[in-house]
Amino acid sequence: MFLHSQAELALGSRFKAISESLYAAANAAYRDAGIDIDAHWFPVLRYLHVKGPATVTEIAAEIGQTHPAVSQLAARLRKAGWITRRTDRADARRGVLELSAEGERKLDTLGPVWCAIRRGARAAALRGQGSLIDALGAFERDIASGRLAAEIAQERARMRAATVEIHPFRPEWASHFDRINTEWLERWFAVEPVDRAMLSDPKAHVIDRGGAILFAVLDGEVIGTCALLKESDGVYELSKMAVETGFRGLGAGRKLVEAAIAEYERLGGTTLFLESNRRLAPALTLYESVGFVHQPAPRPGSHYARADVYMLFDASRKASRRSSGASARRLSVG
Amino acid sequence: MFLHSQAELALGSRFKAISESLYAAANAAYRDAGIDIDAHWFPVLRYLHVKGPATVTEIAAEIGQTHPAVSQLAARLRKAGWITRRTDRADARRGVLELSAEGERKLDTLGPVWCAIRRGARAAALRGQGSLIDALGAFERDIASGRLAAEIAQERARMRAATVEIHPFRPEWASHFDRINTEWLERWFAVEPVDRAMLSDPKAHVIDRGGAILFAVLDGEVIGTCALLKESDGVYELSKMAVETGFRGLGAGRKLVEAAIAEYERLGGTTLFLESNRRLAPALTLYESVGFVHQPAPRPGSHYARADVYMLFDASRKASRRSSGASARRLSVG
DNA sequence: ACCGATTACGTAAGTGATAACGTAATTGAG
DNA sequence: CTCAATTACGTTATCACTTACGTAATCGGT
Repeated sequence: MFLHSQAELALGSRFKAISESLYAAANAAYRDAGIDIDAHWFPVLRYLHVKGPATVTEIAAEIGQTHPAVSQLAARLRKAGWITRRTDRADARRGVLELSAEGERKLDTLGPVWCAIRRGARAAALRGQGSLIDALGAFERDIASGRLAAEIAQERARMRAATVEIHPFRPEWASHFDRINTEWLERWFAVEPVDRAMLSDPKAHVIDRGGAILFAVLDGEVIGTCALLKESDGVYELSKMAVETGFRGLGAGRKLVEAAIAEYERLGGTTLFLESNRRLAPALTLYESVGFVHQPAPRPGSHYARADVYMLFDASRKASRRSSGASARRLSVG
Repeated sequence: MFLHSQAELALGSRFKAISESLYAAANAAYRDAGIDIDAHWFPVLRYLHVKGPATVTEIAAEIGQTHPAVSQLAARLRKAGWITRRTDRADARRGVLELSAEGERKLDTLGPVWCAIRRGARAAALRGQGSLIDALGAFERDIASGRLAAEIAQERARMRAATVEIHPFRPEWASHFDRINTEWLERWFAVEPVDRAMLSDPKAHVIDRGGAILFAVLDGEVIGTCALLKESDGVYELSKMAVETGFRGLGAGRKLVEAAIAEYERLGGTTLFLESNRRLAPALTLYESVGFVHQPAPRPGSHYARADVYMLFDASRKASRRSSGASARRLSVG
């Protein structure tokens, strides 16, 4: 093609063409997954999904576009039922955009699709080594030949066939422990100093003190975490139970809690408690279903400012049914 | 920025943003050069400039866009006076787009600007090494920090300050000899077997047979070539005189021919001739001005099918004025 | 408490592209 | 020679954004 002979001079056109190919590849994956979503919506929806309700200008700044672009996109998303808009009580100029329940529910299950797209793109991007120009050429060839699309489809199939596995702590997963927990803490509350310490050095703060950390893994991808903290001899705390946004509904939360209880029993614990918050309703429902019982809050000597729920594990109420699979009810972090 | 934390997932958006930054950087360089041209026009204009008149669909295919895009762009370029359109005599469906004389003239001097953009972009692109993702990050940083724009501006200044120098043959420049000559041969005539042989191995076909090749160089960039072929003892042929599209008006053509004549005299030549074509009027004017005299064509035993002009050098008519500088009249290939 | 500056964000108009469609000219199989 | 298929390319509608501008709400200095 003539353009390629112009090398760096036509870079603008080449980048634009690649951009459009990538949108098309992502759209193909969404279509394949049966979700009516456009790749252009991703930045806004993903932002609302990860960060929670936000204003137009805030989103615009974070995704690097102008506010009219977000404003117009928001109008379309509102019409399509993905988001709602309410006016900020404190500042009537600001409109707060929020995912609709329906929208939230859909995005909660999109994780595997996003993961497939990310892996496909990463594979193609890694193939081209060297300078940007060389890497770009290889990337373009992968797109043109359909290799990128094929790889994304293949990853989709892998993710769909995979089941959630629970694995014990590995040092190389420490960053995932931090990332996944920081995500929901920042969204729902704030990262408190006691959180920061544990998340930045989980081995020292959990493992080395006689506790355990469990990871939920889907096809090699860490999608959830749960910590069992040793409070004193025989007394353990269930903490840092989190499933990554986008990977809900796969039963990861239940598997994590059940594995944590099993570990607690293996360690010969006598008391297992947890602290949480009323706003995390799906998580509370999960805790109740596996045998946790509500206690008057706050727990004496609670670690967390955000805790307004205190539960104790009662082994006799432990659900006897086996660990749930694909039919598990939707879960949330806690 | 939130988008960057999404890595490969938001690649589409990132490529688009880079594309727009590159267009903006190129436009800044054009504005700086005082030329009213938009970077989006580049692929079409450059194609017409290098390849000559072409149809809408031909251009669309070569620059990787749809024909309506080219059609609409052509309408705008026509309105702005850059191009004209005439209907193909052989096929009335086809509209042949052609640069206007005014447009051609402007593009003929844009080489240094393009060169500056290319060098700036190349420098930024080379800085980011490793996988495409890493290289992309470095490239984005260069764009955001203004380093790319600064580099282009700096290269512009260098190119503007530079003067054309004539250098003898270097093996590493053989590809330029091929590229620059192939460009005009393909545009005006066709590459004949005798051309192909000489262009693909200039050392064997020119240097080793007692001839010479000269290069016009502007700030390290090869922008023109000229060959002096040894026909027999004392008899030499001036050939392959070409200046790259975009670098006209810098006096490179005149400097090349004058240097070739000097080399011919240094070698003690007794006869210097050349073959050319009537369509290459600017080149013929140049040849006349340095002392070449028209002879009846074709020359007995001519190498080329395209030759309909045959000239002999007459040392007594050699222009006495010194090698022209910036004030030189516009030249063309021949 | 006031008023100019700033901020939030919607609307309008324009741009650069695309997909979809229509029409006229040309090609080629029978 | 005829007619269906193909080709060239213009037109229309649409999209995803931009710049420019307007309006209302809020902030902040006096």
